Amino acid sequence: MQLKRADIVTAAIALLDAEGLDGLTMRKLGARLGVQAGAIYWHFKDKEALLGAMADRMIGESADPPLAPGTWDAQLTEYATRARRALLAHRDGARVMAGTYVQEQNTVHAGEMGVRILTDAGYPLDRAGWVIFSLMYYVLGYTIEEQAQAQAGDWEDRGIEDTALLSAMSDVVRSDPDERFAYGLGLFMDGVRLRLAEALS
Amino acid sequence: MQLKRADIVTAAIALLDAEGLDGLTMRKLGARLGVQAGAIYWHFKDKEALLGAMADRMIGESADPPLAPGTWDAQLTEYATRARRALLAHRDGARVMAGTYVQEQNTVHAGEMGVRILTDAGYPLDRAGWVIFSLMYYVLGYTIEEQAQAQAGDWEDRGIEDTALLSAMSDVVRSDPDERFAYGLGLFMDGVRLRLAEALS
DNA sequence: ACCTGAACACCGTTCAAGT
DNA sequence: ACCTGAACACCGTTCAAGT
Repeated sequence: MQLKRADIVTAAIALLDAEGLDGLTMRKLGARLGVQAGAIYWHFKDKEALLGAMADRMIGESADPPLAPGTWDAQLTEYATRARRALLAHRDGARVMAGTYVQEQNTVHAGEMGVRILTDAGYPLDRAGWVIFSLMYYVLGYTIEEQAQAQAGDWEDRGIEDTALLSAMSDVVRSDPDERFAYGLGLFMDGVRLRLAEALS
Repeated sequence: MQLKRADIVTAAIALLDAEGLDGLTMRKLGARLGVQAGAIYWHFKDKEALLGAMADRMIGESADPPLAPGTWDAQLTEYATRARRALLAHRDGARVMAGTYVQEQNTVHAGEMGVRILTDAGYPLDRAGWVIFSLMYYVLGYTIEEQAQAQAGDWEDRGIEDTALLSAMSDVVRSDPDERFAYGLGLFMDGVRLRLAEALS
């Protein structure tokens, strides 16, 4: 059977899950596909292009089922939550996404979908994109750290003077991830709500 | 003269600026310092530890002068803006920060400083850390993309159906970076403002 | 058109040995 | 304590040659 782009991406994500981003090498990927590493270069310009396709696949996996009808803020919350889940679904998923400037189908469509949630609610078209991008930055940053924490140590014992402030900082990463994600998302949503009310008045 | 950790970090950042993150290798760094690559491993456990120290140095560079007195929201805006500037100041600065789970002095102190801005204004201590982390995720995500855009192509000509939504997406990355950064930051600040008012009432 | 084999030009990291 | 020299075990990428 001949190698297809889609199969390479599937195998690459499986390899990512098994060995992490540092273990994702073209040689190991070739071995999984039963070809030489060089063969992959006939299908992808370079490793970065492959990583871009992997990121786009991950985003695509979170696209269906279509968002349930509802208020714009319920939809946007679900939208952001799905993006987080999509990145958490694969080892180092957030780092893969952050490391590549993705401009592929699923990613673009996901962006358009977000913009539509807002414009349907009456948000100005020329600012809806700004909101969606900002939201994605939050989601990306959050999940990068969430996945990094697994293999990181604690915040204490760093020879830094212990204060109420420091313990407030170290408590952050020990809090419930879902709850904390929702909290930051809520800050954001409040801002969107205010601007929407302004635009509609 | 003997090698000091601080000198290694300084040289590493200079090399980063000159060649980018992909060009930052232990051998080239050694050459800049006039030592073998292996010598660096006496001072840093591995490359990741060095990258962490580099990230911490960058954060440190944005710490002074102390924030001017003023309202909490003016201070927090300045705080976030400085963080962005700190990452933009060095090539691939945001990617360096994102790639390492930094828990060093300057970074911790910067975090504490952010928390203090909020708690001084009356924000609950156990939520101030959540706010500051969320803010940093936004800043990090924003600057990662900002620095990635330099070497990326356009959003058009990808064989995707051209719609008003798509052009809204592609307009985003063409907008004024400072203005768009401030806009997303503003969404966030509104949420903080609302919760602060709640806490004070 | 699609892949192999083999090479090129590198990497990060380790470690005996030197000073 | 701090660094050299040299090796180990890899990398991403290219490209003539095969089918």
